[in-house]
Amino acid sequence: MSKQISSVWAREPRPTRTPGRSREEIVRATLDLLDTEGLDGLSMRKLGARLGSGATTIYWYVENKDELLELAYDHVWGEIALPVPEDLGWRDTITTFAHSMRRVMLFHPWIGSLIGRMPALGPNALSMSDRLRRTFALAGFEGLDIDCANATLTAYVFGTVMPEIAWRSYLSGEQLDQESMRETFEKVAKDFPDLLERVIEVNEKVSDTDTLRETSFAFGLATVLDGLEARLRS
Amino acid sequence: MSKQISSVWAREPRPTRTPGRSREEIVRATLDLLDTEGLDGLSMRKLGARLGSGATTIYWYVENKDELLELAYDHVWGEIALPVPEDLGWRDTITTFAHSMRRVMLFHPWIGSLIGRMPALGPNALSMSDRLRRTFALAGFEGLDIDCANATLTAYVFGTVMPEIAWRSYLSGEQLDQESMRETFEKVAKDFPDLLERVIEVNEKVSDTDTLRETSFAFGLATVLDGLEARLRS
DNA sequence: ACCTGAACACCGTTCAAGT
DNA sequence: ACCTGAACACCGTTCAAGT
Repeated sequence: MSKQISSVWAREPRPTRTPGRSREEIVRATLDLLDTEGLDGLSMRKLGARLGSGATTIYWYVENKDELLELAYDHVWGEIALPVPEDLGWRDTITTFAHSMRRVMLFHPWIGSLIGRMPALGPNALSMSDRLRRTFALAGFEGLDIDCANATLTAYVFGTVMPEIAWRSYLSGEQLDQESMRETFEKVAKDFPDLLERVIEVNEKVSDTDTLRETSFAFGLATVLDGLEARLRS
Repeated sequence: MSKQISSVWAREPRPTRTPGRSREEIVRATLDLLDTEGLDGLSMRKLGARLGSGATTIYWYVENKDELLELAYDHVWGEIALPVPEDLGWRDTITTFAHSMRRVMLFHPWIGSLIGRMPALGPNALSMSDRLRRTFALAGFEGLDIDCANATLTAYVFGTVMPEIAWRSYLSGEQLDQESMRETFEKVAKDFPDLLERVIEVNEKVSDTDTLRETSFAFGLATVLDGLEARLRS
């Protein structure tokens, strides 16, 4: 009877007699709605409509909207590929993992609004954590350092992808031509000539922004991995 | 007449004749409300009430709620201390900066929900970027590497602090005793014994969680800095 | 130039009532 | 056991009207 953390993962789900709706069905519809219309596009009423039921039906399967988001959130972590570290070696395993994580996050941009809001306690998130820990243990980290290495890596990926998501959603809103973007940058950054020059250069001379972003991601990833190796040696 | 990015920073603000309200007053009230009641606690009506005016008055000073958030967002970046790199040397400058950034973010936890949602285009954010770039240039980075180094560092701080924010808000919700937290962890992580053991150990044997988190932050920061130095040498 | 209130089209959630 | 609709207390935003 003690008080629990309020999370879907801390409750027993309703004993499912498999009659009408199911949690999986609801989560699937939630993900659909999130992927197509974004976080603001998800409402209990719309979700109900998509399920061919009243909005309030959902409350039978889930305590509230936040629990629904927890479910969807964890589902995303399940999509990330994490190779078996024993085969590939830790550095390649982590590299593959990090790129996969980035790709999955960019595919579900609404995740960006959840990372700072709810801890990842679901089975997929934990299993990801578990395998990452195994990978770092295999690399030679011990005790708390395993968790620190883990935290550092995930932090890098989170922190890189989140602003990337923000930028993408911003730019995709209206269709912007080069001209008007340049205008905006010039107004906004007029006091920072170095910054302005770089931004304009990158935006106009670089044809493939996506590749640039991936290169930048790889740079940072290599940085983090080198740093981790340095910690292993000391 | 071309289309602009829709951002407060891309518009000319209304010519202020300094009569009634002012943008600064409104932003101050917004920050108050955000700091005390969080992102969900901010509504145009409440804000209006706090300003002693109708909710719709705010729309004279600001196009919409998102612009208000952009204003508040940028204000936070202005609170971060960034030492002059020429005095301290780049490594100490960045270390001081990173810790200050973390502290400021933890003080305004609602920032966690904005980083994945709107790019930082305000003057404070840009000035921060500008000084960080200067610091990394001083360290010896050149060309695009300056921006990559910058992005890597900021990513690490963002990515560390955001889950930290999520955890704090989660745990502070209800007052949880050790007992019930342990119960929750055991239920949630029953399939991951290693993880579970570590979490319980940290939560029960470590008296000062804050210090642990800072230690972990410092570990990752040193990792990133070592990695950056490795890139400088090659 | 600045402020207002009413109105519109939404929200999440509760709850008594239905089957 | 599952589902419903009405109702409550909110939202952001528009707009005609006021000073």
